[in-house]
Amino acid sequence: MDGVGEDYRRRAFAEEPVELRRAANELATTSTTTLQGEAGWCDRLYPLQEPRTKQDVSKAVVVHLDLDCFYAQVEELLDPSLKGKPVGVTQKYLVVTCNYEARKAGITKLMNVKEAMRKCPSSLVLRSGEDLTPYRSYSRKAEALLQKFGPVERLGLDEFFVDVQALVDERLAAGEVPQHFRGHLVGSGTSVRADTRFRPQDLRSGASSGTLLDLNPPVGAEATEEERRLAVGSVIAATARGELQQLLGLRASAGITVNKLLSKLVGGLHKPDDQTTMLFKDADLFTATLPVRCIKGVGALTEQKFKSIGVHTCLDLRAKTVAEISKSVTKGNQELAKFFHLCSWGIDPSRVVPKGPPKTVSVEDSFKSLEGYEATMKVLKSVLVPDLLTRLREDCDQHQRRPVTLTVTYRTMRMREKKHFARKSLSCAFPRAMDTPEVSEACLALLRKGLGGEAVFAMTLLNIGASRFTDFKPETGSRRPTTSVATFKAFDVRDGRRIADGLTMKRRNYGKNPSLLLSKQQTRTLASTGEIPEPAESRATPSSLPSIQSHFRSPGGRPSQPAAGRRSAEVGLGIDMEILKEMPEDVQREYRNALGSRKRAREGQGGSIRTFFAKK
DNA sequence: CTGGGGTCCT
DNA sequence: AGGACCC
Repeated sequence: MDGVGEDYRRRAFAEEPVELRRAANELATTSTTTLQGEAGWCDRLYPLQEPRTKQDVSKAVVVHLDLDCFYAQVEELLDPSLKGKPVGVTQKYLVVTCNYEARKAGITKLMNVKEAMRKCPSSLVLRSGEDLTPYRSYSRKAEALLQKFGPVERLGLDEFFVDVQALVDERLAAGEVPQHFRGHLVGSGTSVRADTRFRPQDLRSGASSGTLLDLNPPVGAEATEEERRLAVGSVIAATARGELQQLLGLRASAGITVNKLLSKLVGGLHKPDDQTTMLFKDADLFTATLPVRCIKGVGALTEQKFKSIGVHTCLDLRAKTVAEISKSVTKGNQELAKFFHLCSWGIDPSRVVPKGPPKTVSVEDSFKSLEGYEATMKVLKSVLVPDLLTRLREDCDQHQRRPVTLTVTYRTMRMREKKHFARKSLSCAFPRAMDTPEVSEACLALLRKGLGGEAVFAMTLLNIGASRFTDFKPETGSRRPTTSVATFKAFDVRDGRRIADGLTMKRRNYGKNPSLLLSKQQTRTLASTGEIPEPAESRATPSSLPSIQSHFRSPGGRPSQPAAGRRSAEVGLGIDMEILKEMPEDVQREYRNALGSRKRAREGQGGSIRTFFAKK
């Protein structure tokens, strides 16, 4: 059993190196390269002169799935009238993602709202994506759907690795070898370029040399085992993408290779709504010209360190020894150095590891300026704490656990001046009574401690999180665990109204919640026939799509609304209007403006957000 | 005018 | 508790 908190790299090297070590020994004996000193086995494994073109662990077949411009797709599902229009999803001043119509106009991910509106002055429709609830919901459904193809590892809300090796073995044993690869196959000798404008990990298929990528190439009679395995993998990926589309209305791109690194990289070659396969023999040339930034775990800082020793591309990296990398780049972490070194040949020994339930649950909001304890407390009480408790209630229903630790993280204007990303965090025991007053008070106590005597301050960011979960013990005597009483107080609903002091709420059985899992009908049909049970249109409309919120009615009986409606009606994101009235003028204005612009945006007057920004 | 989340390591 | 990294 894999320890959840264990580092995948360490695990990979600790548990899976048998084949690699055998390969290392084999190569070490045949290599013409002189072995030097105490260099690790990795140094001998892939000498620059003799890059390996086969991987002994290549029985693996890994599919990487990436939901195309995910937030924008979900917005289109919530509001089908958006289809065909350029759509941008905003968080504060940023367009965090946009659909492909918007990209045609030159809008990119993480572009400033102002700039986006300049690029696309008339037709751009903006939607607020600050509330991640609908995205979480779709993401979980996608993950649930993918489970049947093999173990799934999620990366963020929109990316999944699926280990389909067992399924491939099954189909090969049954003699099911397709006549063609589905989608594209990276041709021999193809090199690619990284998208250096934004994320070097994002590759484009503007092949600068070598053969172009083939579409649906045949699987010959004399195909190698790897070709047959990956051909089956490409069929599985196509099926998975088809089901995401048909059952959830989500388009995805996929990469199919022998490991996570390569699958993710080739998956970006044909986007959106398409897939790419690559044989390991082509990984050598494929990775050679890529910037080291393409390797997972190499961020801005590590990239700079690599540059300082003259390493820009994977080819440069191959020429270094693990000892050098360990000394100059990874602060003596040899395992990590080895990992980077292997990756420079397209070899990634890490496995697909399902991550299990989240280890932290947190909510945050950022502000231009939130001054003083009073305003801070009101935001906590009316927005952040109720939101966190709502999330924790769902979490408890799904995982029968409660948090042990409460953490408050914040940033003030003063910290921002020094270092933009600087944050301060403090934790304490999570209050036993999981209600808004208790948790808010605990947050405030932490803030006072963190701020010391500082009486005048301006928050620019507030985050509260729950972590270190422990098994939740239902009250004894309850014969039906699914209706046992939770420690959540009933007045902790999003609108912050105190309904019934001390009254407790019944837990719901999330195992039957269709917003989190495929319906039984869907699962049955999928499992038995592999047929598509229902067209996406009948299922993915806002009215027929149950949101998580619809299962948490307010105890006062106010019916919850579909996601789209909820998000406009309760904006201010659950702010109680009476509490809002007590807030400082500028804070009131900020929330009212946000409320107004979102409401108008939901009503189809997307341009209204302009007035919000124009005023500021 | 740089989101709102997450993971893991030190 | 903070930092680097991921989306």
